[in-house]
Amino acid sequence: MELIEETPYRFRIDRHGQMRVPGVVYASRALLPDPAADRSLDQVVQVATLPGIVGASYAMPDMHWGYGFPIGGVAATDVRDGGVVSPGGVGFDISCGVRLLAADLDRREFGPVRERLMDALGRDIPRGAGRGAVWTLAGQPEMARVLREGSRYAVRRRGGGDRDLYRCEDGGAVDDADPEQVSARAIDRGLGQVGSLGSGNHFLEVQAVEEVYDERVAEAFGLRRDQVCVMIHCGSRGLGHQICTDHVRAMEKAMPRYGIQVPDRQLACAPVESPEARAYLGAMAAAANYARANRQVLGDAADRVFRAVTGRTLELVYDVSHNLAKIETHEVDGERRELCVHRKGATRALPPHHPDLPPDLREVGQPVLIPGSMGTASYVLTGVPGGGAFFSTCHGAGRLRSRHQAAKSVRAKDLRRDLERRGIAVRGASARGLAEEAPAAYKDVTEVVAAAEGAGLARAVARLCPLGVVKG
DNA sequence: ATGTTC
Repeated sequence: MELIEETPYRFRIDRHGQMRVPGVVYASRALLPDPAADRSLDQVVQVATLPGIVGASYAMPDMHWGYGFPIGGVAATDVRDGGVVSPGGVGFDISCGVRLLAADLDRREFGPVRERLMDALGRDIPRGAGRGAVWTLAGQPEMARVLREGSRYAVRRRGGGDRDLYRCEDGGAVDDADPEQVSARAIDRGLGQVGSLGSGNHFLEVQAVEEVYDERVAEAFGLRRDQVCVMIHCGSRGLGHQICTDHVRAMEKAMPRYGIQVPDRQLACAPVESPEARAYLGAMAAAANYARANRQVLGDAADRVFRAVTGRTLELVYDVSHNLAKIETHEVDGERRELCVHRKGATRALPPHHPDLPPDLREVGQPVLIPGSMGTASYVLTGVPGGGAFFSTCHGAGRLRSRHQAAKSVRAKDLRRDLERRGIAVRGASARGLAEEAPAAYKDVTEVVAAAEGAGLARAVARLCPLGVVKG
């Protein structure tokens, strides 16, 4: 496959075969996937064949292989022109995302309370596969409220304030959730998991603001140098996974009816205006609300720990998903068009003055939260005017080697010792989980962020370094 | 990512 280097941070794959649009990969040459080890560039090409796709099939600098679509993939389809929605363009962890809270605490004050704080977080933050959560829902009726009202219901029932809503994407909940499209099995799996991290690359990290690149924007976000923060990365647990499974199956069955053929069955899809697509989008929105409630409740649990141990509070900086499809209006070829924008391992990045921003962020843009791999830096970026790929950017470091490869080549004991030696406290991580998440299995998040900036997708505001990590 | 193979 031919990659044409348009700029040092933008590569193009010209239309060929069944492609309806070109492929565009925002990456440095060094970050491009190795075709021998990772077939995600082929996935960019295959996504470009989807009915109704507009612009290009995009990939972010942290791209790697995923289910159907690449992780780090962005694809928009025209709702009124036969455009489709594909569950593979969102992924199994629907509305997985990141929540950043800032403590009224300086990094110098963290040292003396480090052990007590980390022990308390280790005790109060549920994690790992299976059950155990901050909030067990009282059956299907209460679940329906979480699915419809998301973080708004979590704040009302479990604690939180106005800022928890206006500083959350979509004000804490999307309106078009349809709990009727969520199967009984999905609900059953989700009942006991609201307020739980899960496993894999999900975590809660205590961090410090190590460097500020833009004082004005950082101040508006609520961040200052040396400030202690808490970053939470998790999603919709078994509920979202089951919704994806259910609706992929339904779309596989429905595709022949719509005369849609795809080059990979993992790209199962249906026209956005079809009953199958409406059902998926309603269930997906419900999972998005569930994921926001999950992160809200975990943030509230961390706030309670901070209050108890330090007497200080946590305040929300922002909460944003990186696995979601949304119906958005964008200008394409000089025309305003209604698009279904799939972001899978890609973060929405609204520029200053975008109408969807809350008033206190209008002048500076949306906080974009980019977790690094375990033990490395994380970044806070902001959206920029004219950002390509429908206002999207990267979502993290991006996996370089499979979980299996990582577990084979890394000794958890060595990794844990290395983290502790660097002053990073570790709580609750299984040996296997630790090895699978070794930084050696990931790209360098600093290079990824540099590529995103170089490509004009976002702008760096601050770098955060880890002080302690709670992992599944 | 995931009651890590209904």
